[in-house]
Amino acid sequence: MEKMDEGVRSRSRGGRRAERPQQRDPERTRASILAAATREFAENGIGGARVDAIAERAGTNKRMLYHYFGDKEQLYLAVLEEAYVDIRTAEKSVNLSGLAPEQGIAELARFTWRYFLQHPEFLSLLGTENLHRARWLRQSTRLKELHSHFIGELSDLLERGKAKGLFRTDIDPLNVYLTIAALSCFYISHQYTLSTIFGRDLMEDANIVAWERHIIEATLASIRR
Amino acid sequence: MEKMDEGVRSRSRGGRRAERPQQRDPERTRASILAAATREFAENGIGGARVDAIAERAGTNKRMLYHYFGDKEQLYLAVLEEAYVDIRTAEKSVNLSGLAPEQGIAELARFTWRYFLQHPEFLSLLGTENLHRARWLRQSTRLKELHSHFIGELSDLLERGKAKGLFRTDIDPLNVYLTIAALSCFYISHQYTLSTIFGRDLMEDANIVAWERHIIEATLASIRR
DNA sequence: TCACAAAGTAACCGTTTAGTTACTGGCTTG
DNA sequence: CAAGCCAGTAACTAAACGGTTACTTTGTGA
Repeated sequence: MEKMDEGVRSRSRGGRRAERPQQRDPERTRASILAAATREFAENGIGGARVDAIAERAGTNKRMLYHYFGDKEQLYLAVLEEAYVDIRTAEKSVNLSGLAPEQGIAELARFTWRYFLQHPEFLSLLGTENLHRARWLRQSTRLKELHSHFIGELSDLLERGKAKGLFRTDIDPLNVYLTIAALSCFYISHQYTLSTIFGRDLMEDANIVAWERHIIEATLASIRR
Repeated sequence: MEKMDEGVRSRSRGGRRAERPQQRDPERTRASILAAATREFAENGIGGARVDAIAERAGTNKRMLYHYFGDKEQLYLAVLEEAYVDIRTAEKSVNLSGLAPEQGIAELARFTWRYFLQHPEFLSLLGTENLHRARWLRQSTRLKELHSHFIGELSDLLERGKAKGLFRTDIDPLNVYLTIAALSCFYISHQYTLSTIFGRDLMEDANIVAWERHIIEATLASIRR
C-alpha cells in the first residue's frame, strides 16, 4: 500500500498466471491511478494537487491518467465518488435494527467515529469539496443518489426510544446524525491546529478512547428525556 | 467591504485632508492587500489562491504585495495571524465571570456559534491550515502565544457549577470547548455537502436558530449531573 | 497470422504562475 | 530645495503546470 512506484511494471515478476506474466493490466493501472490521486488530492486539495505527482505515485505515465479519466477534474470526481461509495458500503455492514435504542445510537456513533479515524482522507476530501461549495458533489447524479441509510435506521431507533419513554419526543434524526458527525469529524480534521494551540496531542491513544466515550455520552445526553 | 477594485486610487478623490489628496497611503494599501488575500485564500485554499488575483482584488499591483509581505506564503501567514488576532480580540469582549454557570456556558456557546457564522473565512482558513497539518501555525511564535482566554473562563464556570452540584465532577474544560467548537464549526463548514446530500438548506433562518439552541442544549446536557 | 485496437511511453507545447527588474513619481528631511 | 528614500507601475522571466502528440508495444480475434 505504501510504495506505488513500481506498481504496474512489477506484475511481470509473477502475475496471477505464471505462463502469461501479463505486463499490461488496465484495471490495475486504473486502480493505482485512483489510489494515488486519492492520496494526492487528500494531502494537497484540488488546487495543490499535481497531475505529474499523481502519475509518479501511481508508477505510471501521465498519459494514462488522461486516458482513463479525461482530465484532472474528472479524476477528482472519480476519487470523490469512490470515497463516498466506500463509506456507504461500510455503513451497510452495520445493523442497528436488532439493538436496544441506546445501544443502537452508541453503535452508530462508534462506527462513524472509527470510520473517520481510519479514513482521514475521506474527511480531507469532504473539506476540499466544501471549500468549493460542493461543486462536484452537486454535479454528480451518481453521488446525489447515493444516500446514507443511517438516517432511516436512526429514525427507527429514535421512534423505538420514544415509544419506550427513553427519548425526548421532539428529536429530529438529522440533528442526531449531525451531532455525531460533527463531534467525530471536527476532532480529527482539526487535530493539527488544536494539538498545537492546546499543547496536547489529541491523537494519543488515551485521548482517542476518551473522545469516543464523550461522543457517545454527549449524543445520548442530548436526546434523553 | 465588497468592491476593492478602486481602493487605493480612489483616495485621490478626497482624502482625509482636502488640501493634500494623498495619492499614497501605505497603511491603506497594506490593509487592502491583506483583506483581498483573506478572501482569496479563504475561497481557494493556499494551492488555489492566485497572487495576481489578490493584487487585482486589492486594486493594487503585484509588486506591492511582494513589497509589503515578502512572498505568497508570508502573506498567507499574515492573513492567518490577523484572523486569529481578530477572534481573540472578539473573545475578550465576552465576560462570563458575572454569569451563573449554566448561563455562562450558554453564552460562550452562543458567542462561538455566532462568530463562526459571521466569519466563515476564519473557518475556511482553519480548514486550509489543518490540510497542511498546521504548518504555518506551528511556524509562528506569535500565533502559538496567542491563547484563547476561554479555557480559563470555562474552568472557572465549571468549578462554580461543580461546587453548586449542577455539573459532573469529571468534566474537562477542553472537552467542553471542543464540543462547542465542533458543533458550531462542522455545521457551517460542511453546509454545502450536507445541504446537498440531505436536500435541506441548513442556512435557512429557522434551521440556524434551531441549531444554536441545539448546540447550547447538547453542551449543557453533556456536563449536567 | 496478421491486422487492428488498446495499453503504454516520452518528449513536447502553450499557458499560467510566482516572483523580478527597471523604471516613474511623490513625500520628507537635512 | 535638492537629495534620497519610499510608494507605486508595467513589462518581463524562468519554471511549473495541465494537457497533447507522435510513437512503440502487446494482446486478440477475423
